[in-house]
Amino acid sequence: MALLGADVRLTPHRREVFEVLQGSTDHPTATDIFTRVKDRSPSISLATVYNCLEHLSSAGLIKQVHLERGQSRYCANLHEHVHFHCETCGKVTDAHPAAGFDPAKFWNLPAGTKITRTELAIHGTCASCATKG
Amino acid sequence: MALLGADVRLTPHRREVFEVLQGSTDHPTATDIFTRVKDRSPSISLATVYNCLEHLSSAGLIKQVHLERGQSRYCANLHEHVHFHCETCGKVTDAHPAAGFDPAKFWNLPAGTKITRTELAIHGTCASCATKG
DNA sequence: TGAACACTTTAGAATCATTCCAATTCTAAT
DNA sequence: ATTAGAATTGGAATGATTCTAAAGTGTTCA
Repeated sequence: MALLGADVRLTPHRREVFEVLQGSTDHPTATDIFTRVKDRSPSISLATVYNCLEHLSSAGLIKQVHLERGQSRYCANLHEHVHFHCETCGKVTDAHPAAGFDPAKFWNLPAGTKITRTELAIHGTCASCATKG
Repeated sequence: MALLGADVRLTPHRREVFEVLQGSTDHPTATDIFTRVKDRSPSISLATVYNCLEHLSSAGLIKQVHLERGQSRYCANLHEHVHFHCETCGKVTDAHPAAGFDPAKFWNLPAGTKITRTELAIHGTCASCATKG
């Protein structure tokens, strides 16, 4: 399977990791994914999960997300989107653009800079936590 | 010293950590800061540097930045800005807005969501690395 | 078919960043 | 000066991730 120039041989483990991530909307961490994949393939090791995530993300099939100190999270949503992180309950949700929009245009980057990707993280309180508080 | 609602007693160590960070434009990590502060105060410990950074950032005097897996970086630039991260040389530079811009307006967040801060990271190749490559 | 080779997977060890802890020192206000 | 609360320390502990060496799984093609 090829995408964005890089190849990944889609071994059973890699496929499972990918499928588990595609079936998750909560931006799981590597250990979350490990736990979920283990239900189907009890023999898989955490090292393999890391390895699979590494290969899948360098092939562009998934994305790594870094929102806070601690564990990386992963995301199989390849559409243009940003991440909303609730500082109260910790949940991370995707938000999609209201209109086609290139954030890079709004910032003065030095001439000659090449952009490969942008990551926008919005931190705050989600509607549900805001109501309770 | 008070700002944004929180207080910090500005002890000598905290002041030094803050000054070192203010004098740095390279978004140093905690150990980078530890090394630099050690030149002036050889007895300071890494735990104290972490402690100072924690207090300074919860008081709103500095910001933590999470761009990639691994160490957190810190930044004393409180003006509205985004971070450009060169994937080739690893340098992180600030970019300031071309025009007043509220990223939150462009994304469909659920009604009732409260935003406390946004962090935009732009990854790519800096002009200097792009020329060499 | 099967020898050779490359890639994948594994468990556990190692590393690295960060946090915790208990003891000590400092500061500010009685 | 005394005392309480906060700051600082070094080292231990934790947690996430990466490394390593060995074993497994194909795949190629003579």
